[in-house]
Amino acid sequence: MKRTHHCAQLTKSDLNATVSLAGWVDSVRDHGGIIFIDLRDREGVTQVKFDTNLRAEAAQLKSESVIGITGQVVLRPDAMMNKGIPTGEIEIDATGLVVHNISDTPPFPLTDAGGDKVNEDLRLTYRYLDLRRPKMQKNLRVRHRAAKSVRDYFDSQGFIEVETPALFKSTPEGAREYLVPSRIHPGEFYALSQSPQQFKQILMVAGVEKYFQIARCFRDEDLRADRQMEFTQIDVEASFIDREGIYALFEGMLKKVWKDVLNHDLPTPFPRLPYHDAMNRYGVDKPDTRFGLELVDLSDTFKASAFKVFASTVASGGSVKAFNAKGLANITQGELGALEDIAKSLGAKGLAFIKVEGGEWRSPIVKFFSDAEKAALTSRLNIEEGDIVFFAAAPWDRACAILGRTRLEAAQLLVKRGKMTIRADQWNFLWVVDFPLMSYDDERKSYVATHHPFTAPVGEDERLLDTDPKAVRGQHYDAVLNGMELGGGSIRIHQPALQKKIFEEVLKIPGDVVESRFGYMLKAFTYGAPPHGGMAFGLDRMVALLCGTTSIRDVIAFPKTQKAQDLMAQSPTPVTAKQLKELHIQTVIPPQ
RNA sequence: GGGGUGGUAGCUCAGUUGGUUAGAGCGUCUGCCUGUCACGCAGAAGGUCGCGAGUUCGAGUCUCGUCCAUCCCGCCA
Repeated sequence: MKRTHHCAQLTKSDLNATVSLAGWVDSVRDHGGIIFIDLRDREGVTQVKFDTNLRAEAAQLKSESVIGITGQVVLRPDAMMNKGIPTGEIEIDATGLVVHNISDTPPFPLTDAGGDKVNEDLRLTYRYLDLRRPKMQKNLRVRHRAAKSVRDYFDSQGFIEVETPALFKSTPEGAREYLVPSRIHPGEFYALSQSPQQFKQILMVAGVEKYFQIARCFRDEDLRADRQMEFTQIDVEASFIDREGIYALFEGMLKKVWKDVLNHDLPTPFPRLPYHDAMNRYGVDKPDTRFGLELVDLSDTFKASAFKVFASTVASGGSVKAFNAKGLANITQGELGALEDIAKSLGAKGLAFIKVEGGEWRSPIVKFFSDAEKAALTSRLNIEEGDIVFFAAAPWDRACAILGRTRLEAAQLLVKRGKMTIRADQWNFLWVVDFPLMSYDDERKSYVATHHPFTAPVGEDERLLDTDPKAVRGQHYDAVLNGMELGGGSIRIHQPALQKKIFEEVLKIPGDVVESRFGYMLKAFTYGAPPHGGMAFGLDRMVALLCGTTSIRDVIAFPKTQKAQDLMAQSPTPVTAKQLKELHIQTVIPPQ
């Protein structure tokens, strides 16, 4: 019985045709003398009617059983048309039934609404059932279409896809890696590639000029809603390109993807925001600009304040910052406590605030403020009835971080109260630029690369490398959408001397270590490395946002849990002694 | 490594101040039903209250520990 149509296809125009359909039993409605079965395949649902000798057999079918049917397309009685689905005007009068498989009762409802409520661990244990849900089927297709759109785009721009090894060598400077023991070389290891970074730069030396790859990458760091141990990035590198060229290239890609997948016209170019401004105004380097609640710097206002906490912070070089969570004065004690806990976890001593209720400023600290200070606050923060203003006084970067998080939490509280809407389909792309090339790591007592050590300094800042490394801006850029970092990249260093200097003199990596880790790269650069730059762009995160979710697990067919386990296949597992012996591995299990 | 939330029937949840036989909706099973599309009606089965210990005359409820899931911090060059 060969399938002639899919289950979202047949309409009035097919009346009287004899057809065959195949799929899963979505529901059985048994009326005794007549049985209706909704037959579902990946395209949709068609109603099948059994009122003949097949009735008894159809009555045995259970939900999710797999069947094939043959029958005639007939019109439903007038009053029985279902306008809700494309096939709602017709039904199939079944004359043949093949039962391919009777299904056990599924452990959870396979509807969109029902399945969304189910504990995710159960969905992951039965991922093959979860993926049957229309919503998950749609997510898989969005991912496919987005990936195809990306490939078509880079192809049209003259880029070629080159595969690079997943088994690379260990580069412990970066993220923690997955190590793979070598059987042939006892005691030696490969590492799963965290990113094709070094290979793609080598490809530039190799004269490829325009490379891209939809590449699987692996990082052994703790998982999050937007981080999996293996993930997919759109990896791009081009020669003879500058930052403007990269911006235009990726704006073009995103424009095409949004058009192909959502039929939405993205406006370009995207706004650009220097890193320092992003921190100062939003308290993060990946601001969600769909709402305001911007941070204001009040260090000047309070530098001579009678309120010692603020004045002394400014005196010691720190900042006093604040933002107005407009309309949130009715925050509950519990919510306020939660905000304070978050602030404290980021190093705040507390979370000072001013509430305006009944025309009064209610606050534990307002008694310390002069009239001039109050007036400055009112005008700079536009304080009105019903508002609550949160303060942070700390070193600049910490004050930014504290209020940056508080701002996001306050926004959620305002959304919960219906006082603010944050639309999942509003697309606030932006480029965050002018990152510092390096930051000082107190633990390691040395500078570390903010992005990675291959990032080129901004030309005019290069002279500061020896005198004031942290003032040097990198030719680095992040693509941010709605508070999520979608990708990052840079123009790279292509002169071996500068690269060696960054490694050894600025980052203080010993020469022999540089030689063993990066020697091949420095050597390659001596044979005519073109100027080049690129970007690594998270496919999972992009697809998640296209699907209206922020969890990449929703757009990865078989994701791991936060404890890095596959609940369906049940990995990881112990291995046999023989396997370990072959790999020259001994395990030491810590006592429980 | 740290903090928050959750774990009660197959699923989603309720369970009061610690007190009789732990409930509801959906699903499942049985029966009836020829126009449903979340079919309907009648009935039934289904519980290691995550696990372990403690307090108590008595624990789903209180305490401690632990496991799992999830969100966040650290971490993610």
